[in-house]
Amino acid sequence: MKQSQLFTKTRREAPKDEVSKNAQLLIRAGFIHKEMAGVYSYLPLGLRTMNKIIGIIREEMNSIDGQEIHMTALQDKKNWEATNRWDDEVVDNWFKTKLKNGSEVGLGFTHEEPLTIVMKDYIQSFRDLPKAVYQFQTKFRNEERAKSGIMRGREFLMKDLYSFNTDEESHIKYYERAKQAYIRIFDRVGLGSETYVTFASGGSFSKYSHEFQTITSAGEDTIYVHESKKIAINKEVLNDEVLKDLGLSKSDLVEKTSVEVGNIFSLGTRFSTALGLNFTDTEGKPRPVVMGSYGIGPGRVMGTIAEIRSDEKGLIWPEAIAPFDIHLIALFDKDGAVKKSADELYEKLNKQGIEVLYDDRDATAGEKFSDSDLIGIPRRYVISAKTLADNSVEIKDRATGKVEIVKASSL
RNA sequence: CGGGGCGUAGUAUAGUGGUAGUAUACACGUUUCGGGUGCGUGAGGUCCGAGUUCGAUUCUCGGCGCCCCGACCA
Repeated sequence: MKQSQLFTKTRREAPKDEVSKNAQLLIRAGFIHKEMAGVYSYLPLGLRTMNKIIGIIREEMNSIDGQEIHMTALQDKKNWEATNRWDDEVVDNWFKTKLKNGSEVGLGFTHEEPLTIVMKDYIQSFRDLPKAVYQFQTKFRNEERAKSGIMRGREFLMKDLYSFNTDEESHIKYYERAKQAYIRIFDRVGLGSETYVTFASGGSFSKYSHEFQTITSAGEDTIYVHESKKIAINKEVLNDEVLKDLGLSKSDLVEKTSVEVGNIFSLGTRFSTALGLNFTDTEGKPRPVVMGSYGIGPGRVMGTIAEIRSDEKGLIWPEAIAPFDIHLIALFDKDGAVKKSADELYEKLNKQGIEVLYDDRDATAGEKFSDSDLIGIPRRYVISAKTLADNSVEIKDRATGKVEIVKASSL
């Protein structure tokens, strides 16, 4: 991609009404656009990063036998009345609207109910189980107060996977596989070292659920971390019994502020019973399906990375999710030799399948460098009259600032 | 949902009851060419409505919107 053609450009200052670091940086760098409070559009750079995060999640969900679908945002109220989640007194962040014929519909804030209804058409026997189904879906939550940039929006993308098993035992096995997949996801997107499997409230069907909490001051949760075991306990459930369960002592725990980037939850038979998702077991008797739900917000992941992988100059993307692999910067000279050489290198890298953002703009060196720092592509290749003199390319690592000079012919 | 603050060009900011200023971004010219180069020219603005007033961007009220603190967050 030639930067001269790129839709979006950087700006020096963030809008004054944007306080969170993630939104400030992402807006300045041209990744996102704010539509209204808590509602953001993703522009080319932001969408590239988002799609890479989605790609990683998709691979890991497929690796645990997840099958991708795509459901609807519009929701039939009767499905939610069956589980007592339609009433505004019970769920206070619905977006509801009406069809022309007057019937009420909602914009989904999660998808347990509609998916359970779908599954009823395809699960009748123990032979039809287990199943795991997931989607990337826009969720709508009418938050009282949107804040923290893209980390807590009113409309946001969510990967939600739901598992369907015959019994508790097979469910637990699957749940554990999902947990391991989640750990791999956060490792791969570059949040592994700050992300803790966190014990949290389990609801009526299991003692605990697990949250994936990433340490950052931008978060809203408080957790107690056990560094060496790499686990944590959400403040909401911290008590003597929990400590005993986990074999931990309060003195080994450190209080941290964190953001919930993912969570996995055993649902038991709450939804299958309420909505009638039963199967016939080996003895010919009907039994409710045992379910679990597993969520990750790709946008929240992106916002979290923007928060903790950035410095005063801008963003610093981990390689796996950077919008481009290489930022090629040409510092043009008068006779056009640098441009010719940079054009050639750009073509060469493209042919190798490397994703390159090529700054071919007629701009000063300082401007290009500043923009490059702000956008945060991991590696910067610089070509100038200076490097041309000895047929080299200067390579600078965005994260470490380390510079090396390599022969152009070796690339 | 309780409390507080704020709406002036694309962005960031001054200022005023009487022709709205600066920076940046933008266009043109020129200059410069390894860390947002300098100069010149140009275009671009008072959230909406009502009230007070000879006159409102300024004061009052309402609306809309944004932000912060708290509560909430399945």
